[in-house]
Amino acid sequence: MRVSRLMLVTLRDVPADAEIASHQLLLRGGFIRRVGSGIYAYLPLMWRVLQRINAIVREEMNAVGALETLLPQLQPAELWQRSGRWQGYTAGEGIMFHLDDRQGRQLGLGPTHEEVITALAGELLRSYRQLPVTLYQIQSKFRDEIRPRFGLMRGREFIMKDAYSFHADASDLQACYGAMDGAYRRIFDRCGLQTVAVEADSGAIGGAASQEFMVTAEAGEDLILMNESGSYAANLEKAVSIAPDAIPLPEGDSRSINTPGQHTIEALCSAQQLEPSQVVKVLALIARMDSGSERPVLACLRGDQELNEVKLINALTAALGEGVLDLGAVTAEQLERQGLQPWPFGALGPDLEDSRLVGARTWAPTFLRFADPTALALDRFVCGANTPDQHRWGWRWRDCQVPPQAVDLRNARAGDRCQSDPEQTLVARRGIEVGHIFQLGQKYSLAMDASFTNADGGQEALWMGCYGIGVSRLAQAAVEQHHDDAGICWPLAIAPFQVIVVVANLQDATQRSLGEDLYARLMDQGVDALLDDRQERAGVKFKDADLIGIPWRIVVGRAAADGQVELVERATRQADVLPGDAALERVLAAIAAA
RNA sequence: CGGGAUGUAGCGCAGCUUGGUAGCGCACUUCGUUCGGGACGAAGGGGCCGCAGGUUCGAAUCCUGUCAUCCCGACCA
Repeated sequence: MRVSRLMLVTLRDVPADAEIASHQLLLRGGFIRRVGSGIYAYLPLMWRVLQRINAIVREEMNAVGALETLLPQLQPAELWQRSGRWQGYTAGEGIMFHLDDRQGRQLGLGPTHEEVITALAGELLRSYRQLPVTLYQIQSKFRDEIRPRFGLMRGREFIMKDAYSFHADASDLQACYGAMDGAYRRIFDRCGLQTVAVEADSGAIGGAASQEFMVTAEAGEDLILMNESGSYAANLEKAVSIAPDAIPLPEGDSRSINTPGQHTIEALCSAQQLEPSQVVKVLALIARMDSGSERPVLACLRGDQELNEVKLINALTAALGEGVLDLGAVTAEQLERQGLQPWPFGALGPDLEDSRLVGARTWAPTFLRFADPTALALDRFVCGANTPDQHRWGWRWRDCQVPPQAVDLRNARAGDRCQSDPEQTLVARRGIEVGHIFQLGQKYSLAMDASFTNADGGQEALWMGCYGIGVSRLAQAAVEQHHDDAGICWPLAIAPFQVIVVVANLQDATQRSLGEDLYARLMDQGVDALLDDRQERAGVKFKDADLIGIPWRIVVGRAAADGQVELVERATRQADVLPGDAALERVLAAIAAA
């Protein structure tokens, strides 16, 4: 390809609406253009990158026996109603774009494809003899994100590879999950990405085990915790740890203490000369469940620890057998709306009485009470007295009339000891989630009534797994991980072109013909090569070549008179002057070795 | 949705306080000189000042509304 024909439009200035390096560089290099919030056009250079990633994904998916398909993006609401997700995905905070057709039928634009694929599998897979089957597709997904961000990192339309596997039993599902884990590691490795596989919350998608693949980068939206050896890594949502030891409360009789205006742990501790770990804090929350019921929740934590909302949501789901739509702190305004008297926020105790809820308009009349084990492990502690500006010093759990249920509710933190290997401490890293694999089990097949005849002749719901890769996000994550102050340094495997031949001075016939010759020979060898044949000064071409990140550059300049060229490796900036033939050989060898 | 910010040429910005009909750099076109790290000179082209109302003799500028985009939180590949 000749650069003069490439519609290459690079920008010198950084676009004002791009925050992170990868987003800026993709815009400046002429890879993408914003069309709307979270909506991007992939320009020819970008499309080449995406196609290369897709090719690697296809090879690895095919290698584990997955079959490529293409499912509709326009999906009837009826399918989503069958799985029970239509409401949650379209109402309120729901992320599914949806519309009515001319007949008034409701349709959704696919944010994911469990419904479609499970319905199909239910029709097509009739016998255990057909199993296992894995299907995958690469296509655009649509999600009405609450906040699109950072270019391709969180778009409302983005390219995803999604795969779904169907099995006759749980152990076969586990085997497939393991194979996908391997395939994913190979995919990211081949794309030149450094990733960490982390334990993840299975969240709204549901199911048993789940693992995320994170590209480690400062710009990442996720926080992950891992130990130094890498034997443990988890998303903050899921991470567990051994909390630091609490500092015991000094000897003394239990008593009430006046704590005027001391509504926060910090204020309380500094005024009363306490350590946060000597205090039990009680958070009052209200959970709105899938069924519409509103459940008041009391969550007790040691004063130095933070609530992990995902863990609490999971505890609620387990306790009530339904999903949580929304979870938030109880506010004074909400109490007023419920027709309740004010609560002594800042001085709540674990034994806050259910009578506080009597007469509530829409809330359930009793608290769901949970406490983190680190709080329950305290022998004597300080907590609110359920009276404004009053706390209790030296209180014990046995004093609590309504004991809470023990559930892990706290965020693990950097510096905590690792639970699986207490010798090691956890460190925090930021990550970009580029892949996620789930063992769904029978959640969707039961809901969608997708069953097969098992070896015993009985009907059984299909066992399912699902496996996603954010292809367009992965491409940008690669830039985030591979760039310098001059521009992008694409890993060879996913670079839009592998080599660029820069003719320094097009007026010079010798340079021009040597450049053309090298370019033609590269093309003959099947190398994706660019020839910068623009009537520009050499400096402009060098800047652009650096910016768009072509891994190898062959500069045909003054030394062309002696048949010499300069070979530059983009990532390392290492440059060598050598004869054209030798440069060609080196590049071909490097490409072959990769 | 809550909080913050910004909308002026393809990109980056100034002008707004104190109203008088729009400017700078880059990019683009033409000519000349230059030609290995975003050249120089000369001459050009390009703007419903986000949109709609209002105030005023007169609005990019003041007022009201509205829309869009970006950043911080809940969502996720």
